Amino acid sequence: MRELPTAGMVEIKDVAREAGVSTATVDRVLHDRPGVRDATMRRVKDTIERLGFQPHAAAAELARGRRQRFCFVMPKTLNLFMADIVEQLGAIRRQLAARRALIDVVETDVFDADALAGTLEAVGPRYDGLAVVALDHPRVRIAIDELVESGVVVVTLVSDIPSSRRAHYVGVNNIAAGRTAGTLIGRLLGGRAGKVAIIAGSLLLRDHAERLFGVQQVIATEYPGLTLLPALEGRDDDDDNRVLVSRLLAEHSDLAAIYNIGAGATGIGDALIEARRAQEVVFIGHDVTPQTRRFLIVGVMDAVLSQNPGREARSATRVLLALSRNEPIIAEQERIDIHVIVRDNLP
Amino acid sequence: MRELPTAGMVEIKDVAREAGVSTATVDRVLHDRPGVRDATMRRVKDTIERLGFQPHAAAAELARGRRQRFCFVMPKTLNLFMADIVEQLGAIRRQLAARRALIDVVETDVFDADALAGTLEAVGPRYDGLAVVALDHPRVRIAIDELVESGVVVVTLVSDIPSSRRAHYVGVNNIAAGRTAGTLIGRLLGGRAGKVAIIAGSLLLRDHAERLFGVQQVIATEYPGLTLLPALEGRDDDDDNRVLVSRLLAEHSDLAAIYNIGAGATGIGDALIEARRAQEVVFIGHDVTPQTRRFLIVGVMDAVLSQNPGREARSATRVLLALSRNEPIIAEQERIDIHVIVRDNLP
DNA sequence: CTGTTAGCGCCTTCAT
DNA sequence: ATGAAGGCGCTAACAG
Repeated sequence: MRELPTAGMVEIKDVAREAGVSTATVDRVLHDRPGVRDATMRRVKDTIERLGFQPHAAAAELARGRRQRFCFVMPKTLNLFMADIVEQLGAIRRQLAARRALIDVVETDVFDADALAGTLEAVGPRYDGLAVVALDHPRVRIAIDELVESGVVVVTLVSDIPSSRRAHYVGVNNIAAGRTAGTLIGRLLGGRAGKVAIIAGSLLLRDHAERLFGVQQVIATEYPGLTLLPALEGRDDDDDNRVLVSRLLAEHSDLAAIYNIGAGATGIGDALIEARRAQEVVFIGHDVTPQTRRFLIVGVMDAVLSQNPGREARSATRVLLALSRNEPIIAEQERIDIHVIVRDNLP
Repeated sequence: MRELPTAGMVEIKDVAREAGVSTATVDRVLHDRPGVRDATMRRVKDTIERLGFQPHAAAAELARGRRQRFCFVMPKTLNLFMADIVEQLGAIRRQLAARRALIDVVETDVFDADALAGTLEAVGPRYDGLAVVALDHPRVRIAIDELVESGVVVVTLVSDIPSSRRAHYVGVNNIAAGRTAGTLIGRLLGGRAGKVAIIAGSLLLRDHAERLFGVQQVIATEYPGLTLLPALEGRDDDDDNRVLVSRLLAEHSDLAAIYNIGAGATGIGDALIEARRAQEVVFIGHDVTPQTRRFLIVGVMDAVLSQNPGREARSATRVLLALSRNEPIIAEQERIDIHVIVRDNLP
C-alpha cells in the first residue's frame, strides 16, 4: 500500500514564505505574468516544485470570477440525433450555471453555406466559445477562421472542417465509421455475392461523404464478390428513403445489403418489410433511435453504428470551458468512439 | 436565437434580501439543515425558485474546505486491462489534487476472499470512499456492507456484488457482453454448423460467469446449428490457454468458433495460427491490448468486446467524489457501455 | 429559531 | 520588480 504524503495541503503562502517573496509574486510566477526578475522566478519555481504545490482549483475559480458564454450552432431541422444533443444541453446548462457559464443554442440552415456563415458572423462575436455543426464550405471556413482570429474558441461538432482553424473537433472518425460498416456488411454476408446499396442524406455533408468513402474502400478492396451501387441521396427523409429503397428492391433481385449513412432509417426498414426481404438483406445504419432500436430487436437491422449524443455534448462543453480558460484538455478523455450496436448491447 | 436571462448572477445575499432573512438562513434552507421555521423555509425556497438562484460551486467547495481520501483496491496480479486502469489513476490523481482529494491504490489477491475481505477491513476505515474489484463471496460482501454501514462510500469496479450494499457499480453489463459475443459468433458463422468453445479465466469471477451465461443463452436458443462445448478455465494465462486450445483443435475438427471470456488471448491466437486454422475459426475476445489489436488487424480475431479503462477509472472517481459529498450522480453519464471493436474501429 | 461575522485560498488592484 | 490588502460567494461557529 502506497502512502502518499498529505499532498495538496501546501498553499501559496507556504511557497511565498519558503521562497522569501510575497504571495503576489508567487501568483505572477504561477501564471507566467511579467514583472518578475529571472532569478526570483527560478527560485519560486523551484520551491513550487520542491513543495509539490498544487493550486486549489475552486479558490482560483472563485477569485477569478470570470463568466463565460458559449453558443451551440445547430441544424434548423433537428433529426433525432441532433435533437438528442440539444436535449442533453438542457441538463448541462444547469451544471454550468453552478460554474457561472451559460450556453445558448441557435438553429440555422447548416446546408446553406451563406446562412450558416451569416449566423456565425452575427452571433459569434458575442460569445467566448462556439460549437458548430459545420458544413465544409469555404465561406463557412472563413467565418470560423475570423472568429478564431478575434479570440473566440471554436469547436466543430459531429461534422468537421479540418482545414479551418477550429481548436478541436468533437465527433467520430467518419472514414473509420464507413469502413466499419463495410467490414460488417462483408462479414455478415459471409462470402455471399450480391449488390450493396448506399443511402446518404447529402454528400455535401462531410460526415456523409467520409462514411461513403470508408465503406467504398473496404467493399471494393476486400470483398470482390460484392458490387457497390452508386450512392443515393435521400435527404435523411423517411419518405424519400422509402421510395428509393422500394425502387432498389424492385430493380435488383440480388440486393444483398443496404448501408444507411444518415438518418431516415424508418423509410428504409419499412420498404424492406413491405417487400418481405427484411431478413435476407443486411441492413446497417447509424444512431440508436426508437426506430433503429426496434429494427434491431426484430432483426430488420443487423447493426447500428452510433455515437453517444450526450457524450458529445458534454465533451464539447468541457473543451469549450477548458480552452476558453486557457486550460489544457485531456485528449484521451475527449475522444469520441464509434459504437457498434447489435441487438444484445443496446444501451 | 434564444436569449437567456443573465442567469447565475443571483447570489445568496440577493435571496436573503428578497426573502427578508439572513444569508445564514438561506444557507440552512439550501442544505435542509434544521433550525428553520416551516414558514420561513417555504418563503426562502420560493424566492430561490423565483430568482433562479444557483449556488456557485467553486465558492461552496472553497468554503467547505473538505478533503477526501479514496482508495482503489485492485488485483495483485494486474493483467493489461487492470494495469491500464491503474495507470490512468496516476493522471487522475493530479487533477484531484487541485480539488483537494487524493487516491491511493492497494493491490491484493482478489481471488482469495479472506485476503480481499481482510484488506477491505484493514484499509477501508481510513478512507472516505473505496473502489473495489470485487470477488462475489459472502465474506467480501459482509466486509463491504460493514464499511458502508460505517459511512464509507463503496463502489464496485469491473466485477460487481449486486447483493451487497455498495453504492454503485462501475462496469459493463456482463450478461449483455456475453450475449453480444454469442450473437456475433452466430452471425459471423452465417448459418454454418459446428462447435463453439468457451475459454474463461475463472468462473468464480462474477464477470466471467455472467459472460458465460450470456453467450450460452444466445447460442442455445438462437443458433441450434451450433453446439456449445463445456467452458474451460485457463486462469487468464497464455500458456494454459495455448494448451487448452491446441487440444480443442485436435479433438474437434469441426470447431467453428472460440469465445475468450477473459485475458490470455495470445495463447489462443498462437494455438490457432500454429494449427493453421486461424482464418476459418471465428475468434472473439475481450479488451483491446497490443496483442488483440494485432490479431484483429491480421484477421486472427474477428471482434473484440471492450470497455474503456480510462473511462471506468474516471467514472469511479467521479462517483466517489460526488457521493462522498452528498451530491447526485448523472446515471447516464456514468453508464459504461460495451464496445464492439473490429479491425476498422480500433481506437 | 435567526443573524453576525470571520474565514476558505487565490487573484488583483494599488502602492511602493 | 515586489508587497499589502481587499475581495470572490459560500459556510460554519458563535451569539442572541
